Amino acid sequence: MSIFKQLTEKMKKKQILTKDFFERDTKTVARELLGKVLYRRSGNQIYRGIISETEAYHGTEDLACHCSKGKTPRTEVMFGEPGHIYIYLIYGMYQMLNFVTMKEGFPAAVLIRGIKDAEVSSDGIHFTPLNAKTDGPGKLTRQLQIDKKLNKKALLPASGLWVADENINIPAHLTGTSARIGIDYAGEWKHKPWRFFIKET
DNA sequence: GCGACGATGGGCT
DNA sequence: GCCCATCGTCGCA
Repeated sequence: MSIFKQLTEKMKKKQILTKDFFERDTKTVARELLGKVLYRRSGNQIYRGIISETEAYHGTEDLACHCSKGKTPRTEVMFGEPGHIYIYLIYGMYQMLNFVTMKEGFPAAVLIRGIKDAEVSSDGIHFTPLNAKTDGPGKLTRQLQIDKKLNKKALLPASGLWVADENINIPAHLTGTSARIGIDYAGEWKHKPWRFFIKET
């Protein structure tokens, strides 16, 4: 079976996450993304990794969220449709990957901070193994060749980036929360436990 | 093992 | 002109 037929089957079985998954509270989406499978197709390569660390950025009141500055050319995608991709450049060299959440008009997104290598699945698709560390937001985008060309696109196989639910259940006792990283400027918002991660075992 | 720091460019004041 | 949702390297223990 061709990879395109397989992906169509996955869409039918709702294994590929679409708008309704992302059109919910940002913290809920961030927590439930743990264990979901991130796919990246670049040329004839397909990368696959289990999402292991996320952060929620929610609304204009959240001083850590870029959208607290209002609607600008950079942030307008966060005001748009859930399930779309928000990518921006930080420190002049790192691309950060986010998924837009909440219904259209409410600005929010989940930052993907880490993915883990997954075993090659038995369904016949050839996956390019992750051969470098992907345990940081800048490292994973560099490894998966994710850049601003994907900004504002939908999370779909046709875009080259999508997320699948492969029934990998991460029990609550294997997850943790903490304050978000690198936002000391955000006043009281820096303390919100809006970072979610799978604990190392 | 760990803290300090420089690289590097777009967005916003 | 200043501020970053980071990372690799360096110096010192």
